[in-house]
Amino acid sequence: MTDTHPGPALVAQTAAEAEGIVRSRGLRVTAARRLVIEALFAADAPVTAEEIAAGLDARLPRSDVGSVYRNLETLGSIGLVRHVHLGHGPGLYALAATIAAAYLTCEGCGERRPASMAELEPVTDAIRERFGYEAHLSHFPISGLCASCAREGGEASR
Amino acid sequence: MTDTHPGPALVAQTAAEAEGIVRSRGLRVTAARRLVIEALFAADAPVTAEEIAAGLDARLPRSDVGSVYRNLETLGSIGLVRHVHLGHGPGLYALAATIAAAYLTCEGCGERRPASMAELEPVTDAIRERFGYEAHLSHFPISGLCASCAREGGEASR
DNA sequence: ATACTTGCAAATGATTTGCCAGTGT
DNA sequence: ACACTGGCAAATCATTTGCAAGTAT
Repeated sequence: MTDTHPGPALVAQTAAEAEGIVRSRGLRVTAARRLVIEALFAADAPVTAEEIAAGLDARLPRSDVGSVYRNLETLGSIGLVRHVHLGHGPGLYALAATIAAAYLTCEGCGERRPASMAELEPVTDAIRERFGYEAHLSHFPISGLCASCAREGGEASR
Repeated sequence: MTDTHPGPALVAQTAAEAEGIVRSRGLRVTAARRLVIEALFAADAPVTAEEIAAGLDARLPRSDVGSVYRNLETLGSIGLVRHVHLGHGPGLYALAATIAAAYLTCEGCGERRPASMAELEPVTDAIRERFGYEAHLSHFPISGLCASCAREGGEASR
């Protein structure tokens, strides 16, 4: 699982930098692994393992999802990658350096709004005060209704 | 899916009451269905479909998980049951009347702490103010570290 | 040369679905 | 009677794993 890993999240800014980190851990930079890393750098939002695998086929004919999962897991174990579960579908993967601190998902329109740690402060503060929990809102979504869908819902139920 | 359903959650307080609601919807009260309902009333926390099925075997020899899933889905469609995903494992089901408004799960000790809507108010208020979202924290957990695990973690990383 | 990796296939876990016999109402 | 349900098996979806061949270092 790419879940929790030791050490802090790594902030690689380029694929080359990420590859250096991979090598520095004694891991190898193979064609398949490089392409997974590049796919993650190319994505501007979390993606599924299947999506990454689909993109690979063009440049690496014999690749398979199993290896993609294995690579995501490996990259996760060294803190380069994280994954989230934003709904009932498959898990979504992204670089630890670019993934949001949390995602708000709208049950109405499906909007997926990333939130920074700074923006979340009032929320995590409220949770800390009320429950004594140090909340990590990064793995599961903050689900609900966005402003406009909440408005519609309010009208509809009147 | 037992996800979202029309109408408000139903607040059946007894199995007999729940059965009445089932009948009032034109649905039938069969042995298998009754046992699922009773299992949910007997549980004091959300349970998996497998757990319910396992409990059934004693009183209904030929039951199977498939039917349990179908019943949970049916009962969910009329607002009697809801389910949550509190981690990477299977979904957990409970009566809409007794399920918590949210669950805080500790990544350290695994504690699963239910929270009422009233307790959550400062949290949902903060989310509304900051993001304009009407948060429904009931389907996914508020994951993090409970007070004591946060303390330990803090010491360890010093 | 050696250990890490891959492709491929089969296994697993969770949940869904097709079918037809069975049974509440 | 008639439509809703149940049991059973097979299908699906996401993810993991065993294994032998391939390859980065």
